[in-house]
Amino acid sequence: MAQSGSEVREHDSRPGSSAAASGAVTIELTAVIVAVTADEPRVLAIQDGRALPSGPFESRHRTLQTGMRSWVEEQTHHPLGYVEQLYTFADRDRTRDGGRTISISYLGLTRETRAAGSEDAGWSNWYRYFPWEDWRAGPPKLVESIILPRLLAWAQAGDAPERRERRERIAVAFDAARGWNDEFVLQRYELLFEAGLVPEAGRIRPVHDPLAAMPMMHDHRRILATGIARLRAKIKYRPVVFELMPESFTLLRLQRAVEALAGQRLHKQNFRRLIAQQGLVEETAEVSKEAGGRPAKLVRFRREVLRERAAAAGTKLPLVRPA
Amino acid sequence: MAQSGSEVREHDSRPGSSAAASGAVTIELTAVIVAVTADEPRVLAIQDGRALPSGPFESRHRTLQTGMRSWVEEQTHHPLGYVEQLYTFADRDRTRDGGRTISISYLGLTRETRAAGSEDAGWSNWYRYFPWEDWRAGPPKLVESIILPRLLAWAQAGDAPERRERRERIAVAFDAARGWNDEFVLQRYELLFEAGLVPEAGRIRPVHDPLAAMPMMHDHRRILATGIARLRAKIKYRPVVFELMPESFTLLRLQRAVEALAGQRLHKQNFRRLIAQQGLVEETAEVSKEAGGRPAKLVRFRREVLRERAAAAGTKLPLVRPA
DNA sequence: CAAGGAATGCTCACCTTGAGCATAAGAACC
DNA sequence: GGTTCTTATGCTCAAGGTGAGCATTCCTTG
Repeated sequence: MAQSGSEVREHDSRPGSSAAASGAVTIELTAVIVAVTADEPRVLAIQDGRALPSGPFESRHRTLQTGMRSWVEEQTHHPLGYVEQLYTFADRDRTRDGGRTISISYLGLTRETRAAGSEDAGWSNWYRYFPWEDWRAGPPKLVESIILPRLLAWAQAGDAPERRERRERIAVAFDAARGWNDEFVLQRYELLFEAGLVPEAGRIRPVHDPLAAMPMMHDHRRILATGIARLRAKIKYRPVVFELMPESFTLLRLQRAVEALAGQRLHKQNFRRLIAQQGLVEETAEVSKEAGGRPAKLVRFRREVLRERAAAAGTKLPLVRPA
Repeated sequence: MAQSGSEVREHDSRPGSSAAASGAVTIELTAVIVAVTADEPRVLAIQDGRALPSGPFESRHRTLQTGMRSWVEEQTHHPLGYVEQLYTFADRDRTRDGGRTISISYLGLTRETRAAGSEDAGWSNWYRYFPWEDWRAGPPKLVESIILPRLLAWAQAGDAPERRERRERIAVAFDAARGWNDEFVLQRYELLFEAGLVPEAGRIRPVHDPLAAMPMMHDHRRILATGIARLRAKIKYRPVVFELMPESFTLLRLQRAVEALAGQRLHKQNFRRLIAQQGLVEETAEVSKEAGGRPAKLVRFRREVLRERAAAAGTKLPLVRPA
């Protein structure tokens, strides 16, 4: 049957949801807007952090992307830069006027500005929503002490083959012994959802959330998980972090930004070597002395690489050379 | 402004299209179904190859994916296996009942069966639609003799900065000297579209197509290009080719299948080494003698790798080891 | 039996990566 | 003014991965 790679489970099949009503379809545009501030990954949210900026796709919108941009700017007064489409899904839990809602989600990268955020729009650390995703200070105790026991208990229910399958999924997603894969954000959230460990699943009340994580309305936390996963994958092969950095910065700041997104610590010297050999940055004349210690050179992103590397890109396939 | 990475240009902004009417939105599900037969990449199409299987998302469909599956099976009588979502876009050229059409596209991988294709459904070599994408027998003459001259002529129009930008895009997409990137399928098609070199752009009639390539209805060729690009990218880091192979096969068949998709020749010994060291296949007891020459061992895909490699995956980031 | 057409084995140079050791340069502390 | 702390930077080295070929082995066909 449906196997969506090992990447993304079918987004619109959810256990325990009511049958969809027939009727018109509403298109909803939802945005995951990311910034990195003070070495922390931040996401733009509204309603006290309980929802992502979103709104219906309307006839006044020229394109999907402009529609999404206009909603974000309307709701948060924050300008956007880099944007890419994330995923589209039908949420069976959400119906509107007797019809269905289809969500088209976008990922946007920007820099946090203090300016004019409307009253209920604000930035929050994305690890508030996904505390188990932050491994920068080592394995979160949460995983070992709460998540794994609860998930394994959940896996017990059901018949033998189902148990085996659940245990396998749990191990892949959460077992540190098998290696933590920073990109499996969505799979982890889905497991917790299926196991009823997040309030969104409707089986526990927010105040009793055993994970002490912040939930979101509708399926917004799932969308956010998708965005984080995409971004974590992308920083590995595209120079997108720079969209999140100020004009000039030190290599340590850059490293901290990547670490914030990846949720993992990086090897300093090797990180620098990587940046250097790819020619991603160039020095400015200045140095930074904000942190105690030897002053660091301030560098800036070499925008030319966007062109240079356009064609390059590693192939991974053993091609034959034209000679 | 909008920079969708260097990956995908904003799909729904097209020059020369009429303003969208206001009204209801129609959701269209479109499928790019791929198989490899006789070492050629094939795509499932209807209407004599002029359209991809597609149909509206209706209330009877439980999910987007099941809706897409049901349309494909209805229109082609072909069962599907692996499926993943491709991209969603609003085609401003297509309006319906005064409303707008949003296309949600899917990529599916399967094996070609002779069985019960309905009359107008059939498989065709995807290089009929994109002859310039097949570099297996070396650089297609088409590129050097027709595409580049025409594109460069098109680039001449416009002011200096625009000319520079167009030339840059042309070089990245088509200039063999800068290295052919097999994944830029969409960028190449978009360039040809913007330059008015494909019938879909509405500036030439199919019979005068200078590229002698087969066009498709609506924006289906664009969707197909997106699918090819995605698949070419994916075979490099996920064992998805096996979805296209029969139960058992020889390593050469496997290589030919990858070559068919990538549109490039591979180095035989190194390809085998790659497959071997990743433990992707296991031997069967039999050998194949179809081709003259030393009989090749028949191998089969080791499904276990889907689990084993789930967590693995190269990181690309210089992590620090937990020690 | 010779020639042709794969299938396989193996080599080798070069690059990339993972892990550290060693220094250099300021700031803060005494 | 020296000592200690904190970063920033340079460099090394081993292990593993990649690009290109050369050399053999096996069957089929003429």
